[in-house]
Amino acid sequence: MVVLFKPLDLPVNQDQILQTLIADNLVSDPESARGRLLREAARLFREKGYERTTVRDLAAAVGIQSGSLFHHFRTKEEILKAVMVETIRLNTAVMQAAMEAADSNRDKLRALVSAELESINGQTGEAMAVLVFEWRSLSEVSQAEVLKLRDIYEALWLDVLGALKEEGALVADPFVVRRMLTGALSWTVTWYRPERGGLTREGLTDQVVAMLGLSQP
Amino acid sequence: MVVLFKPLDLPVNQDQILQTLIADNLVSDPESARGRLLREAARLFREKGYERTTVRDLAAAVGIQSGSLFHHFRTKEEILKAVMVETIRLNTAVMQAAMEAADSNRDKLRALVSAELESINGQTGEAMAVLVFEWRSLSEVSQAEVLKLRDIYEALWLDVLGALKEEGALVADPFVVRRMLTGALSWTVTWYRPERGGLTREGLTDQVVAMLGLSQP
DNA sequence: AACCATACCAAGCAAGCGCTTGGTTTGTAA
DNA sequence: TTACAAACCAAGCGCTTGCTTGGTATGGTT
Repeated sequence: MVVLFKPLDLPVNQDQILQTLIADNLVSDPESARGRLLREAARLFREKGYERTTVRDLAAAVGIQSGSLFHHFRTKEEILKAVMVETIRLNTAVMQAAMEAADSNRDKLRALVSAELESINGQTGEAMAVLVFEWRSLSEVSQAEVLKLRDIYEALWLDVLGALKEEGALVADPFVVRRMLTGALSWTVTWYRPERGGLTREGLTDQVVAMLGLSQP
Repeated sequence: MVVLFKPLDLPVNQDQILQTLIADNLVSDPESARGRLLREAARLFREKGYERTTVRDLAAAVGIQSGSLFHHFRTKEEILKAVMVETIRLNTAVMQAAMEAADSNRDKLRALVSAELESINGQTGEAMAVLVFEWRSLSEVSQAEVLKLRDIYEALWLDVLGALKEEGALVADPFVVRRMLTGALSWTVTWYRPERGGLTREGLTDQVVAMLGLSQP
């Protein structure tokens, strides 16, 4: 496979993780018909919103007829759900790897912040935005399913924050901190433009971690 | 007018501000037909999203026929825009008053955080959520109009944060901090439930301000 | 050569949508 | 009482939507 973009400065090989997940059938190959559709769907859902994106829009984006979509997915909602599920799977795996590469809890937190910023502003950014802003477009049943996957993801954060609290490095409540961070980091998608120069992702990570005011061990 | 809810522990009389704005025709009287519709619209838009809320839903919520809506508003989008515009106007006025009541820049920041938490989680909470999550449902023209109003609101924040930076109390960049706060505070709408006990709004405000790590003057 | 699953097209249906229309009720003021 | 505007109803138009249907290429397997 050809690497189409610059390698990240994360301590993990994102592409290798992706290949593993593809092999396990947990996410679609971006080069397959299904994968291409999901990428275009994420782009359109982010750009116009789920409801304003028609199945005709989706079909046109990958160059087929609207009816042909339903050969790959049974409903339009299933497409939205697939975008969300595969994104969570990929990002959970990346986060897990990033954390395992870190030694101290401090470094683990830094790795989580950095990885989440990359999730939100990098390749999977469009899908992450969909995850935040199109949540209510899922049926309640689908919401519950996706929520289960998110819980695994959230547990990673709470483990590290909880450990930092026990160490005495963190004063505030881990749950509150995680929720504040969720909001603050998600929101970067609306304003943070690293490619325009200025703040790098590492710089932004520094500011975020500094903002938490971890006291010295 | 009857006060339907407990007075707030804000250093300003929110109801008095509301009356002034109604008199100036800047926001609708909540007891008028228009005002009631806007409140129900905010509720429904928040609950189901703008696109999934039909004009028939809106009409039913106030007990009229769908066609009769268009006696009050020319389009469905105009309803969404009105919800947003009136909410910004009210909250800008409340914030301005809260700030004027504070002396130091520290206190002003605290007042802003507290007031924004109240905006998001109090009476105007549903409308504030609409402002965040239904942004893209506005036409580009309307977006630009609403953005102008938001700029006034944002200037309040940046003034205070900029002053704190000059004082040396704030280390991070005011723009970055404001954006982080926007995300973190907005996100509270998805999880913060003060009525269930636990964290009070004052307590949450403390945690937020503490999180910024303002150094002593 | 025969078969068959996969991937697609062309056409269109039923339902729901925002909004319009023509007419009726209601409140207010001369 | 008359006059008139604001508020509303009943009906439905025209369009778009998600999705279905019946049929057709394509490529691999036997």
